[in-house]
Amino acid sequence: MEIPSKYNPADVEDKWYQYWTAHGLFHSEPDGREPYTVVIPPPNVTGVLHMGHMLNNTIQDILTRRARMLGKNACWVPGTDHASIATEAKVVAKLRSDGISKANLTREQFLEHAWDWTRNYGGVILTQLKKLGASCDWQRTCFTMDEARSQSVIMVFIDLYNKGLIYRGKRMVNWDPAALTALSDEEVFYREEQSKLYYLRYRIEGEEQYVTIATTRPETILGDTAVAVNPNDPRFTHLKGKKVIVPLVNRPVPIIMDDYVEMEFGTGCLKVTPAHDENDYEIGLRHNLEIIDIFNDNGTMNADATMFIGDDRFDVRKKIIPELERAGSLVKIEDYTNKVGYSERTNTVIEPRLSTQWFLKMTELAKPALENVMNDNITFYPARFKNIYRHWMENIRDWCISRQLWWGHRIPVYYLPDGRFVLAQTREEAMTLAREQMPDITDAQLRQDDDVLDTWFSSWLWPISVFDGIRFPDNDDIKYYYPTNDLVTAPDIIFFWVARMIITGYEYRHNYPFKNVYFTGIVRDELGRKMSKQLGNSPDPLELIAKYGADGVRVGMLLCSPVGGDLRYNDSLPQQGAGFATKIWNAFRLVKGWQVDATLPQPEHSRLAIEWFRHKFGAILEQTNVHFEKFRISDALMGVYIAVKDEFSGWLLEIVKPEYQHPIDGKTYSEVIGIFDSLLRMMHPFMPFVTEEIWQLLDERADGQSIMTATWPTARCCDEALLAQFDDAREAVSGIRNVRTKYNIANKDKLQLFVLQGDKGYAPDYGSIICKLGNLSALTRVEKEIPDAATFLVKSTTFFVPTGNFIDAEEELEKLRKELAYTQGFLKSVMGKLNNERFTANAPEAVVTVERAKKADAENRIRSLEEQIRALVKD
RNA sequence: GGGCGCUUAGCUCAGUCGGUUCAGAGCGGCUGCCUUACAAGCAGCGGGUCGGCGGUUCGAAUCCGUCAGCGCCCACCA
Repeated sequence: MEIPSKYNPADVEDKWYQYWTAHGLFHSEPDGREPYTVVIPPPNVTGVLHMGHMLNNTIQDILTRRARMLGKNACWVPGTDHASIATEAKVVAKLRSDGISKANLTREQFLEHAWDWTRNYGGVILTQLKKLGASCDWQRTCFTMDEARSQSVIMVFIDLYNKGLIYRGKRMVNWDPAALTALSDEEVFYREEQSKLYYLRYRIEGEEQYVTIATTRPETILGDTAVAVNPNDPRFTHLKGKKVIVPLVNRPVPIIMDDYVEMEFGTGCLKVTPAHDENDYEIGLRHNLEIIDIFNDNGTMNADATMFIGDDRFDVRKKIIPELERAGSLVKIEDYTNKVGYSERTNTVIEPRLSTQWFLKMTELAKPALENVMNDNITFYPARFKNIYRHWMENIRDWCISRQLWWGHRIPVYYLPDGRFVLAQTREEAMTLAREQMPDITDAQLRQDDDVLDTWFSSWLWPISVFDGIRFPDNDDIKYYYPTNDLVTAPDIIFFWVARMIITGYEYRHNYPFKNVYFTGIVRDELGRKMSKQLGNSPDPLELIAKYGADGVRVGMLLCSPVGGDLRYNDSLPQQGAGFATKIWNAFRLVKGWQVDATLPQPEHSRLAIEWFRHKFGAILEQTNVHFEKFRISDALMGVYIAVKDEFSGWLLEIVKPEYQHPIDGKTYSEVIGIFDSLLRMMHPFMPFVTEEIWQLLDERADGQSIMTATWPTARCCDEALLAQFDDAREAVSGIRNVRTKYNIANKDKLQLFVLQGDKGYAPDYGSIICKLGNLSALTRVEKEIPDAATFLVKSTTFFVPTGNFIDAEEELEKLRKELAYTQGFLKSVMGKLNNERFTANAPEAVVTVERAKKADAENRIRSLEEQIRALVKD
């Protein structure tokens, strides 16, 4: 078999991905095994893969692949989200670029375009995930707007309505004047801005007195229906019962007293515009104020404004100032910093607006969801997100679930001509129900609600709906796969998605939707900026995969991503990952290149090294398993990285490697192959492709066999003492190498080594290994020190390497004296503790014993150093 | 305004129960090697008063207080 000298990921990755899918290795069906379930956070159907997806899905794949190897029935369900508002915005933009206006289309025509778009671009992202190696069960791919998911959403809406949790009401909502839809509170983000605070005076009716108010939004005075002051404010008690005249429109409005007004802010007088501010609305309700809505839904002024009709709100803000000045109402303008709400989607300023929407009462629903996170029935990694979650859940507000869009699940409410309505799964059903109330109703008279549901109203069902557990609560899939095990997601959707899935989990399955939630960090660029399309600072994941291989990119992403911590990405990371793949490949080439001679006996050093490695591997594997349990995936990877790069390649292979063009004994060979196999299995979840390629070449494999379904290695308990002794041997080897470096002794020149054994620091058993790696001609134990030799120390054992004439006595002497001084100082500090009665009296016995041992060691060392110095000085 | 978190080597980060596995890892840097698997390599070496200051303790990166800087979440001061 010809093994390529270079590993080229592009040559093998697609091949194995096809192999895995062709043999159905990602597919899961319920069986007798323990299930392991992950549902993907469904990316937007029209999205493309970005670095955040790469990180997130790499972690999910690692967890899934490992679970599969642990013998669990692993099922990772993929899918996409219809992303109502985002997709609709994209389709609108696309139509506009084709010269088509949404306003000129019927709902049906528009949806036709949207579905076309979805069919054309939808799922691209799933193809991209395949490049990454994602072992999703593609047969189970779901879409939040496919038939089963849509029906589930409608059923849940009807159910919650019937439970009295969904209601329709006219409320102050966040209005997006660009998308022309209401938004939930979570879809609004606040940005600090430099703006102006305008001081305006209102004349008191029938007097030549004025009150001055302060506002950041002078254009809204056109909708003012009161001026409010604090009832406890002595400055304004005389105004009680009077009216003021709103400037420009000359409308008399009452002066009202309300606790809401802060006496310290501005002038202590507040203009009240109930239609365009949530607090003003509340005040309006308390005082039964008139509500004048002055805006059209796109943010322009309507007829009720009486002025600037048709102008945009921000233009009006500029235009109204000179008008106010002319009217003598402008007192002053101050610079002011405040926070302005923006639509997360369209990036336009949100307009608080009174409108009729559908809401979901959250308080009761949230209770079990809060409790079961706080008591760790659902465990958050890292735990600090519990606090954030708790705060939100404890202050949860009703959820505005209706959107004035077309792309989404249409609200299943059907209105009769008289305003009554029925809820139904289908139009036919609705007709039947409607006839019960109005026997002669015609189909044309029954009108379905025009609005669609918030996207998250479908994704909050995801862990249930992908197994069709809403429609068929007793089906085999949902019973087997639910609850799922781990959810891997970004913290920015903790409220949008995670919290709400937990709510539906308890509401519809009486159990949590997932046991663990792993929050990834945010991928940033080298400057610490969030990667974003606008900044153009995000590399194209597919280009990275093409350049470094999927394995390289996966490893690169993980090497620096602590749980919940942000990661700074740069190209050296996948480079390192790709380098690691190459390292593994080269180790494989070495092993596979050996000639095997079955008649050769196994050398002592090989036998010892393999025994040692088994223990080392066990220790690392155990540690890796612990890391996995704590979701410390980066640490788990680092363990594997060290195991392969340092322990296996750097030490084991160097020891067992036969001399050039010499054959290796059969026993060592087969044992090394076995070890390699274990290492590959341990690496596989991180680097699925290169491990599969090598695993297939390492031994004869039947068609359909895959490392994917091989078993995760098991750790034998390891002998700590043995590992410690081997470390001493390694230190001795390092000591010899140091001597070589220091005295410029070539590697091929054999050296002699003498050992003056102390009570620690030398394991005679490993002499054969020291000989091999140190390239020694002899290793001799002695009873006293060897003159004219370089020395080094491992614990209390001294090693001597005769170096002939290479020694520089002066330099050596200086070094010894330096060490002597250091050790004496150390001894002094130890003695300080031991002579301190409070220490010996209060510290635990074990600690005192340790200090005593330190003292003895230091004294020994000082004696030894003094002798060496004497010997040198004598010369 | 409230809450949470962070600050350890040039960079990214570990550091559990306060004490010999406490000052660590990877990357980078420096030096020397093209030593026959691998220069995507090997060998070796530096590098941090653990953000500042106090306190508790026989003993503090670790516990407490405080100050500074950074980040995140939430919140109706116009």
